[in-house]
Amino acid sequence: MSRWGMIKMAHGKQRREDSLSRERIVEAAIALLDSSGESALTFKALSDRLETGAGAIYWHIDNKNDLLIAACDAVVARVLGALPENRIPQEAIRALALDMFDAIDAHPWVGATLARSAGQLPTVRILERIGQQVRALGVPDDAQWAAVSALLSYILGVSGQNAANAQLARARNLDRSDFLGEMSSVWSKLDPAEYPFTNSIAAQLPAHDDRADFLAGIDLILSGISRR
Amino acid sequence: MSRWGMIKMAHGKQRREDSLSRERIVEAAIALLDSSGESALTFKALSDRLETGAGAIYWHIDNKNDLLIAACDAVVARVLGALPENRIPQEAIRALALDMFDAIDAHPWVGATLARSAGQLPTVRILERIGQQVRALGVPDDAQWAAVSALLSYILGVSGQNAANAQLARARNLDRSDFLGEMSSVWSKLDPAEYPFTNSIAAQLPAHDDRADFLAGIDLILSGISRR
DNA sequence: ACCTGAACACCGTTCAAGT
DNA sequence: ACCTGAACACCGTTCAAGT
Repeated sequence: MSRWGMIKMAHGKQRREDSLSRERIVEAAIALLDSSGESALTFKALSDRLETGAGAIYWHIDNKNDLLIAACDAVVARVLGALPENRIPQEAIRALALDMFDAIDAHPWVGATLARSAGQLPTVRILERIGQQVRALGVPDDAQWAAVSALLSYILGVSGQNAANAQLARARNLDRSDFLGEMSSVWSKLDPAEYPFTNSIAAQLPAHDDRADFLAGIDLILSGISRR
Repeated sequence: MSRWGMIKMAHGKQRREDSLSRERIVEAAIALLDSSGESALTFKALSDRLETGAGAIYWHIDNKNDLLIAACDAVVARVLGALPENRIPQEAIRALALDMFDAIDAHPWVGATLARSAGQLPTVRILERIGQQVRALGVPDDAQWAAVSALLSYILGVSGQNAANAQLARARNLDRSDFLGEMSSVWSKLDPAEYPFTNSIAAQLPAHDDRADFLAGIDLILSGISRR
């Protein structure tokens, strides 16, 4: 590996294109996370892919958590950047929420990371966007924080749960519907005296539409906001 | 795997008082997590505390994740068990939410674990309780799931964020108010052109009441539910 | 400034061997 | 049935040494 590196370094141009940078590291991390899940992000796998030593990565990032948040932030920034402007606020919030939902569906590790990165850049990006729309909605100053943080917490809560589901399903090599089928069967076998509600909705679980339910929750909160 | 064998011994002899059991392991794990945080739960620390070998623990639990969920479940079961019955449904939901909030404030690792344990026993316990109250509220069958999952996701979302905050604060050896002060100062230094909302609420951050905000979010959702 | 890669200080998990 | 503890296969992070 060191020989390869030295040869490349001898050719100035190629070396330049291949040289490490925070960006290249983050992109490699995203590729690893997307293709093989959260457990696949190790410094060994990362340095192999980047054809460098493990220690080199530490010149550009502080530690693994820093890298995970940077990767998460890159995805969130892309999603928010692609969002159209100039809508009526309610629609803008719904569109933002749905795009985040879809992004987390495509990158479960983003959901897991968001769910534990309070106050960090990726969550602040979302907070800001929601905040601007809540203002546009005409919510008075002293009620804005409650409205914004309710929406944000709800989105992050769903993110975390979906990420957990996706991870469990991956660990058992099941697709989404098989996994929900298993969960439904476990729920339906719980003691009906203790778990009457869970029992009664177990059957709906495999057929239900996560995305529609998520949006229904957003609408519930929006409806509560506009009611005041 | 002796999930069941641990209570009854074949020869009916009383088990030594200090012998291992799933319960004792879970209690030791809770003590470790509470006193020193999530990173303190290792098989070495656990076996030291239980005065046994690391491998012995595996006779009673499947793996570390199993243990973490069992510990989380023990706390959740205790909180829900202590909840008074016979209230009007809205109050019951608020009380449940607040008690969970307080429990997570006291045990941040519970929040972190809940935020990534979709469909597992601890989240199902909460789901069931909320579900019973949503039914009592008179929400029609086809709207129950949306209402329940919105409340649950919101609670778990706040849990995860609070746990993340508590963990970050612990890692930097800061108390809650110093930590929020730091976060506020970071937020207020963000580019005002890009982060106008975040900028404007940064000042409120250190003084705001997490618990009251949390409850305001619950009320927003309850209000949306009762509006339909 | 940037990179190397061996070394360090851990981890969770397994398993042959004991009681 | 239950426990021991050494061994295994990893990890993230550091750092003296190189370019």
